Amino acid sequence: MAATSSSDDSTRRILAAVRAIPRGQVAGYGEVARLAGLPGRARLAARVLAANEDPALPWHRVLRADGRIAFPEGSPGWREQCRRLSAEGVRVENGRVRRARGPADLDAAIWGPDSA
DNA sequence: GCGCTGACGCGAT
DNA sequence: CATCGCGCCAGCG
Repeated sequence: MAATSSSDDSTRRILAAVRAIPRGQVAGYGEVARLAGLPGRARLAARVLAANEDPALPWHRVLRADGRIAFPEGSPGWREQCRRLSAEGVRVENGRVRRARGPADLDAAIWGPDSA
């Protein structure tokens, strides 16, 4: 039988987690890794996205924990992601994702503009 | 076999 | 709010 490589399996789960992100919403690399069952593997999630070739994958919904785009500002990827996010209704300012509402939502959901 | 780098995260300053 | 440093894992020279 095919020896299932853990690496491939992890990659698969991470991709699934990214695809699970609803349109108009965003998640962090660590968050995605966590949902994939791989807590602490944020870097792995980033690597998976970097190697990903699926055009249907909403990779642009994945940001850093700070809410900033992971790509260097001005980079093609940075620009693409910024553009896609704004196209989905996500407020992006200066490479920084602007979630709606004030600090009240902070405890309810770190990521989620209107989970209420 | 070893060391560096990287689409990261978080605490501390 | 910005910056620095350390930790973690995986691919590459």
